[in-house]
Amino acid sequence: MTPRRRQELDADDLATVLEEFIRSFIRLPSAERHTFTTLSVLHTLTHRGPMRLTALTTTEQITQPAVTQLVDRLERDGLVERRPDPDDRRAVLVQVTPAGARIVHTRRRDRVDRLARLAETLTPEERHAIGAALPALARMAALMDDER
Amino acid sequence: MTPRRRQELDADDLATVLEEFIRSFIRLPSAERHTFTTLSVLHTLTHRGPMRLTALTTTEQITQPAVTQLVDRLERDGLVERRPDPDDRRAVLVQVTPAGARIVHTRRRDRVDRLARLAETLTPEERHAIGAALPALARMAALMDDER
DNA sequence: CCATCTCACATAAGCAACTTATATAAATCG
DNA sequence: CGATTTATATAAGTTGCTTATGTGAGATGG
Repeated sequence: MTPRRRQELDADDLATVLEEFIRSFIRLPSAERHTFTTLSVLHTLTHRGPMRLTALTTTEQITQPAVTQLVDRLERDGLVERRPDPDDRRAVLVQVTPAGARIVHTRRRDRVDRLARLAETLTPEERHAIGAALPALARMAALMDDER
Repeated sequence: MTPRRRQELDADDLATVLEEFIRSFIRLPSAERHTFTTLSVLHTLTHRGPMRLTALTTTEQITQPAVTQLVDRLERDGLVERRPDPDDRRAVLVQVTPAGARIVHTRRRDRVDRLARLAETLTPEERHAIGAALPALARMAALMDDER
């Protein structure tokens, strides 16, 4: 791709870059065999704390029975736990176990290591440019998430 | 004159930002119901041109029978075409049809629109910072892809 | 050349993870 | 308190992957 020389942000170029990263990230070979949805649920629970099943259906964009079954599998494998909601006896709170959190953290460390290693091959100017853009990118990602 | 700020790139922050974008991007509701692998194959074929089935197994990280079956479905739906390889009568070249390319382009336009809309809510400084980082990010993504 | 090995793809059978439809039990509401 | 809504579970079917194996074309060594 050839980014245009211009001060304003070109959404087209940004989309291209993000797509490349996404494809590379997702295809990263991981030792543990988990589906994307599984990893996403573990990630969500790790970062947001215990949640209801119904809350997960909206964050993960899958149906409620799919979440029930997914949590069944995760619970069977010792990665999450079901806990009664003290405020509502219909509801269940899903919570990651230390084993589940370890998977999330391991994957993350792999990614960070990989990125850090790649960053070393960049020029100082390139590293600086990316570093300077991170707060703005973070804000943009947060806005994107809020839209749903 | 201003001394160059040697602001190092924090791989941890970069990983966080990328993860957020990935999750938001992937969960974007798309009118057409296609799996991630399907979209990825269409994307690859659109950008790289006709490819062999075996070449797709490596880019998509799925087994050869899975590619055969996926191409069967895509061909049935008119999104790709099988074509004999003139140089090797064992081989098949898979090629996107206009209908397949349209799906890729529509999805891309949705993403670009969404990013452009979000960018409008950023400050000019933030937009500038992201724009300035794009070439470096693109190079990084390319390096990442080469590693496989 | 020709037997054999390798390569590119297809087929078969099984399984995992999703879907829609429906059931159950608790909470809310008029 | 009966009716409705809400949170989750269960059932049955479908999809898209997996491993194992088959088939025909290209490469290779005696």
